[in-house]
Amino acid sequence: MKSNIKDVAKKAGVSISTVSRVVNESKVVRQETYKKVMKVIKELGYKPNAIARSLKIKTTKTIGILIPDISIHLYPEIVRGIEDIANMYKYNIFLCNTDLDSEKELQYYDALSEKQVDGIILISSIISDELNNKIKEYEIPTVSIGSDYKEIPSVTIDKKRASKEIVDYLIDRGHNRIAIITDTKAIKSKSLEKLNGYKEALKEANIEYDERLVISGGYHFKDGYEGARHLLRLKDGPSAIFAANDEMAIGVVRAVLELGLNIPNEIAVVGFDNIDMSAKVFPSITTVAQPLYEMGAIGMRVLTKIINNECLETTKVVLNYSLLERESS
Amino acid sequence: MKSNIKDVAKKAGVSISTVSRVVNESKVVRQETYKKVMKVIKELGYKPNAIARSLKIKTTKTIGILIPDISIHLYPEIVRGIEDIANMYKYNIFLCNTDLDSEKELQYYDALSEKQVDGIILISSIISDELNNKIKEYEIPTVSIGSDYKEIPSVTIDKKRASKEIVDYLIDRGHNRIAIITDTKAIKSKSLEKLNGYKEALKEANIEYDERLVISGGYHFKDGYEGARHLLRLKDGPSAIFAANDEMAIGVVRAVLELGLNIPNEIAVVGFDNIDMSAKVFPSITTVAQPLYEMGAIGMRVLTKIINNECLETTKVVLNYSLLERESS
DNA sequence: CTGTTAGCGCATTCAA
DNA sequence: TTGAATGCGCTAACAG
Repeated sequence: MKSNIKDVAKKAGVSISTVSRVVNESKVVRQETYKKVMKVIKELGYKPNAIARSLKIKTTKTIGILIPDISIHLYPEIVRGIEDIANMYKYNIFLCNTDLDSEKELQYYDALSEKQVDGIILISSIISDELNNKIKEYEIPTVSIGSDYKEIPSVTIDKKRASKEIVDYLIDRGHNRIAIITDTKAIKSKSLEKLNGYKEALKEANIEYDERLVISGGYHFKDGYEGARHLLRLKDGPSAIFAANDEMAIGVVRAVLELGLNIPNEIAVVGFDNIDMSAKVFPSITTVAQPLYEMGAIGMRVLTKIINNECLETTKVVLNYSLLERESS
Repeated sequence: MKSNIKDVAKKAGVSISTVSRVVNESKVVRQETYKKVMKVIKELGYKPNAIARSLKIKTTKTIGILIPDISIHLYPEIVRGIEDIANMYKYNIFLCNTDLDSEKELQYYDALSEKQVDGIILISSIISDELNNKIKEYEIPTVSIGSDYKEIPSVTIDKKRASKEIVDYLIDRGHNRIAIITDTKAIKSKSLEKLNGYKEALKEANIEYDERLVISGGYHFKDGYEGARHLLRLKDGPSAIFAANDEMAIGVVRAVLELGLNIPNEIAVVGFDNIDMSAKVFPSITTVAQPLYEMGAIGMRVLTKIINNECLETTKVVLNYSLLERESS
């Protein structure tokens, strides 16, 4: 049977406060008593009840993380970064998949709040106004990773600049028919930033913006695959294709190879994100590396600081990305 | 400020028991009082404190999951399956990465126990004797996914049979120099099962077992890549390579393509697991599909049954796999 | 250095 | 149908 602090106290012939002191490594306990109590703890296999403890001290050493879908590449690495730091600080993490459904986001936010988490990390969340209100109202320390919204602390990269840079790179390599596959209908999403970076690069290079080279897809492999097939059927099609993420880029590669074209000689392909597979496939994908693990780790660090009321230099961390030139371009 | 049950009671002019009854949808409350209390709850934005509740009712609606590393392909899908079912039953999940380090496994198991989780799911755990003892001692409902150990309830697939089948398939296609890349040093791990399936298939087909065609790697891309490079340098090398997982298979593919060989004509490649990328890369990988999502979902279902003391037909669920023939063979 | 006591916020038994 | 009282297991004054 599970024993509690009382059982230990009785068996050790001390009060429960002494047991509590021993468990919490209070320095005031006499060596002798400490040992005596410890012995009983071992014998009984006593484990303190964290729930009871939390109720008393009003902190749970638990944080929640809201993520669109853990089975989408890119997120697991961020989560791993979070978890490593969380573990270091003795936090456990609740994982919640929202499928980018605001209803679910709100629901989970409530559930986490009821479970008294010490903090919450939002990953690539849409952050509806309603959610933002909750965040303010509940006063649970919250940080957003990968997307930015009003005064919520965040860690991101400058996607627009990164996109411009990778398009610049293609232009430098002599391409002037450059297609982009991204989600142009996104409202306040990152994909719009990518499209803007693309446009800016063309403008600066005096390349005419051609709507036929802009494919509005989703985010998945098949969007890249189908987008590329469409582009490759065009009369004066592109010589380079920029897919807004690596999974789509891999779809593009497949489409190109199926048509028997050579990469990068006939068609260059670049992606975004640097998911692990982008280095492993053949040809490997030139891409913008987001420091995924670091984004998670830093996000968690920021969160601990907020939780502990430490002051931070900035609540808006913008990390560096890097351009990885590989076989596909 | 966060309000509690007392605040609500006072403002509504009722006792805390009545508020509690309202919150827990007890049928005995008069309509009128119910509405009155509800109104105050809304006004105050009252959210019940799940920690206090848990302390009282001794269940937390929380489960823990121990996983080697969420950033390894294959695991996120299992986790997603777990989470969907967990969510359905109103459970939240603690995610813990163990890196297959038994020390960490034990640590996390303790932490989860202290946090009073209602159940624990082990994914591809080694399950040391020590851990097994803890599992027995703590009496926390526990199920293992992807690996099997003594009397612990589990959901798995028959890896040995699956391996035999995929090797049979290669033999049927006329291959008789078949290499395998797997972790032969594994003690009680799944890789040994795979090796055994491989051996059995050869034996049945009267193909001599050639140690030079057995590469002991780890589990990662580079193990597949390097293993294949080694194999392809052999005088009488293989005409087909069986990699014990898809990530390694993708490494094999890269090595083969780099050497300018044709897949599947000169070298056939098969993998194991059916991670999503195995269908997306070019050429796509022939593989054994483990029903990852289902394994998670079913594992969670089994767990809820154990938690609720419902009887289950069997504590050892063995799921079907399927052979997916694709471009690499 | 140690023990007594008072809650933390809630569910629940027992009376009313 | 409702309320008063008790205790879940623990921490933290406070007193000794």
